[in-house]
Amino acid sequence: MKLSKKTEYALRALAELAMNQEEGNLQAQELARREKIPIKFLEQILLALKKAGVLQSRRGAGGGYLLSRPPEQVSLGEVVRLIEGPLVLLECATEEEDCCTCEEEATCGLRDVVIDLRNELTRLFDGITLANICERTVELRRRRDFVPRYSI
Amino acid sequence: MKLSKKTEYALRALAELAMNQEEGNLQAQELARREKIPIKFLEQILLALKKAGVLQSRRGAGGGYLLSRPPEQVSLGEVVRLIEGPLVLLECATEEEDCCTCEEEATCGLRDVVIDLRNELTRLFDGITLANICERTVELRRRRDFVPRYSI
DNA sequence: TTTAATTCCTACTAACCCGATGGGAATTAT
DNA sequence: ATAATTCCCATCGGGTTAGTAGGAATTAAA
Repeated sequence: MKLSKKTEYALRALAELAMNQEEGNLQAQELARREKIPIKFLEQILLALKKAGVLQSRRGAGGGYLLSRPPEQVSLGEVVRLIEGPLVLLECATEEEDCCTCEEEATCGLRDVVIDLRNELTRLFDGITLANICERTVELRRRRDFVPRYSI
Repeated sequence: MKLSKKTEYALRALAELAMNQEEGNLQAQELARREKIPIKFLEQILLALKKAGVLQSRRGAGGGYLLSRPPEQVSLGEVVRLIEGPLVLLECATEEEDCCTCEEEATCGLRDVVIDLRNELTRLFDGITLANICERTVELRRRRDFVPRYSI
């Protein structure tokens, strides 16, 4: 069930980019430093994200990466599917047709349940965007920085 | 995100046992045959399920396995956690304390979101039981067998 | 126009995990 | 006794993960 390091790094890098959109493009090196990700590994990931249309890049000196869409339009689900593959728990629930190993695939309750779960997972993961993650970060920082008067 | 074969086999075997409680105990061999699971692999799985208290077993000739609880009391979540480990997407969301690699773990929005997701997943997975899977199977079979009059 | 900085691309690799397989020992019914 | 069955442990091939490495292509700046 756990996400791969690759997906985690992708999400961290994207969150960092989303939090710093005003800076324009950020370089792989800078992203790697801030999020403590091995640089060469991160390069591969950013490249994949670019090819998938999530990022834009500028090559050469002073180059870097930036989101190709506003953070509200990049969902957790998109990123996870991109790297981990389809959001499905069992092979037999990928397509709606014969792929079950059970005697009577048409009457497999497990498959039926897992198809429902797939839909729930999709709803959950697609409902969370980079913008949401940023909001959370901002809110957490606000709470940390807030010192109630009476405690001074 | 996909469940391992081990978990899939566990769920299939448990579903089969749940569907056939009246038969008393079922043997590994029979379960393997019905669900097309490699027998020796299944043995390991059944043993793990037994040690976890999900199954009971009888050794020797005429032995076999049976659920140690009614199907309503065995959840998908329990089985998945048992084999796959905790239902968590990122390491940093396992415990509530410092395990994040980000600069300021206390203000990591991603971690915050993933903790919420963990709770949602737990709710989802623990809400589905072997009984539910059986119900689905029964319902699917009923629909298959139902032939409307006017179509004859 | 050279140089430095950066992305892009491909190949490789060590370690780990998954999905088994195999050989018995222990236990139980007949 | 014998046969059937669970229990237990060791092993293993192949695939995946998490990188590492090297350099080509591109761009900005000197």
